Amino acid sequence: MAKRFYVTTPLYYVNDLPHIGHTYSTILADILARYYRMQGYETHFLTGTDEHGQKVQQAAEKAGISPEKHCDEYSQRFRSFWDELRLTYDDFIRTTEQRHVEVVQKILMDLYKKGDIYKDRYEGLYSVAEERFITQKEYEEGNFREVKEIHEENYFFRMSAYQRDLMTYIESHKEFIQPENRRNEILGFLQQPLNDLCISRPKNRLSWGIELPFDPNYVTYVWFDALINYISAIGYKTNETLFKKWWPAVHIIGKDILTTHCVYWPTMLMAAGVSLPKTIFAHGWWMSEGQKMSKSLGNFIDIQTIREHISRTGHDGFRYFLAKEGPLFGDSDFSKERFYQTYNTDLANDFGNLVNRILTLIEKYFDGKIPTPGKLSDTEKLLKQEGETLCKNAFSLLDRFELNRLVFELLTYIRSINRYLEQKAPWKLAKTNLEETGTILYAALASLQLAAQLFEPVLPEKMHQLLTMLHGSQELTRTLTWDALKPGTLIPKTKALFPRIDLTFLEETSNKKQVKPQPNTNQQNEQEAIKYIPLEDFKKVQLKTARVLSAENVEGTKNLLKLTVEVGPETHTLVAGIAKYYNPDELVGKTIVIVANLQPVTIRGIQSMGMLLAAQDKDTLRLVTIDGDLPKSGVIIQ
RNA sequence: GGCCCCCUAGCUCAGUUGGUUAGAGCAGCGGACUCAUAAUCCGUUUGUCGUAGGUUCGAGUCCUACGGGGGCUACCA
Repeated sequence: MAKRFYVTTPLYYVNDLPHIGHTYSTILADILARYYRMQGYETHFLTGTDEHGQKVQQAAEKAGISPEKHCDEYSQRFRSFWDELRLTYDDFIRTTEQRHVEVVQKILMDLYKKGDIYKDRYEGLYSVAEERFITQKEYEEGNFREVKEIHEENYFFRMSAYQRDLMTYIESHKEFIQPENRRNEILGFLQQPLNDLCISRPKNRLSWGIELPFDPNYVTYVWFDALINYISAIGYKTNETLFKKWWPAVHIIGKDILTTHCVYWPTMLMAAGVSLPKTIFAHGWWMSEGQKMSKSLGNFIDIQTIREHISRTGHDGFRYFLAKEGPLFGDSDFSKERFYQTYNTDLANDFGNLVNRILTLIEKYFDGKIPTPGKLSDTEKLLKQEGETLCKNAFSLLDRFELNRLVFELLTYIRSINRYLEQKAPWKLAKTNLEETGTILYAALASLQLAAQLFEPVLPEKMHQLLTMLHGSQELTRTLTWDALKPGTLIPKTKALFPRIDLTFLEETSNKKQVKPQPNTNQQNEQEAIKYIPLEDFKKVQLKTARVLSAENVEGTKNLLKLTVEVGPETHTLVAGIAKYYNPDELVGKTIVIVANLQPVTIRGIQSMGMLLAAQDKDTLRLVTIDGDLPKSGVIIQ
């Protein structure tokens, strides 16, 4: 069977500004692709942009241009940045391309005919200000204005029908969702019954999308658009040979889009009768200077910041740090200090200096020509063996996505070579025994070139440069063997491979920063601020008395009661999680205290128009009532 | 509320199915060396392995409770 590797990045939303998160996913895919190519795999590396939706439509309108033009421009920002970073993607797909639209529509039609897509009434929270539906959670976070419930007809994908099969699949395929903690998360998520997925929007609200092939009044909404790129790009339904060649994929994603990729996408594929991806690997996030990245904190790592780092360390220096410290299994921190320090210690001191010292010795004692090795002693054999073991282990580490471990092992090998030189001290030996000196330098150089080959996917530019040098600028053949170098080859003299960086500029910038409050003290300030709130904040909360008119259990729940309360002239419905502590009957007639101006929420399909106050301590809960009687309800509490 | 993960040297982390004196890298300190990008090499840290119990001949490694941090999820409002 042919060895093939198909790797994808997420499709980046055109309206986003590319930052270190996008860059990490893409560089990670690039490194993997390069390693697999090196192993002789035929490799296909896909990335691209997701271009439909409300935000794009709005942004284009605002700019007074067509959405097409807007997308062209913004998509290019991603593409040209990947080119600037010299990433080796094989294909860049845009969801507005005909090749994609065609496939999306075919799949929609297939599933519609099959009965997996049906029309139903949709109820949801809609933010008029944002012009989009929001989730319950987003609503609770309270960042959206003019929220109202909307009822409209929409199309749904029968996702629930595939829940059981998906669970079985995940349980029997350990490599399907990685790392394991993400897999557990999804299995946990699937413990709850799955809802069907709303996949359409009426055109009168959203026109910038792919039209449903069976109803021209609607377009499809994110899932059936963006996710399908992974198969539309390789010819699903249009070029079956190509599709069979590449599918199934390894999807590299960030943890923020875990559910869509591990639940929505696989069920969609199941419905379409397509085998599931080989692996979905969800990496973590980059923190910045110990904090979550945010524009207001000023620690956001955007394109400009990345360029600035690269201008000092080169592309490879940047890639090295991402590979070594990247958030594969958890989150990682990108601190400037650590970044430059790692560059200096690992690349400049250990690696770059090693190259330099070997080449200087060869130049000095062998006129710059690779010496011919004599008989290898045990020390050389050991060094050789260490390199060969590394070759063997490298790829199995990659199969488990342990890139940072691999980088560490490679660096360990570089250190071994340094230690070897120290032990043998060829600069001393050269005065008495030139032949053995030659053997030593050859051994050091042989080990170095092997390490360079294994490092090449992470450090493509510098390693190419180094290997070319070691081959006397002849055409490179990478054999991944220890004794790949030809004795007698003249090595051209060059500048330092990884020049050491003077770190004084870091002190300057950090001194400036200390003037501003540090993030930590910021947090403390916030905490102190919470201890006391201004009166005006409290006045925003409208507390009122309310008389319970009726109460009943919410069907199918253990903890919820639906209360109808009289608040002055009005009657409100509330849902409260107090069924464990109160029977419905004992509540009727009681006067309680409610927060009357809380944003309504829908719980179990019932709209709750307020929150009642209660005191809870462990297993006891008592309602807040008032002392004595008031003639009426709905009294404002001051 | 439920579920999951984490808490090991100043920092970042390894520690396989429980087994002799708990490790690596970085930083710090001391030394060696001079081929080298003030580099490299060697040596160096008396760590209550979050806390308290328990199982065991024996626990960082298993169990329970608690504390702290993170994540997912819900019928918290």
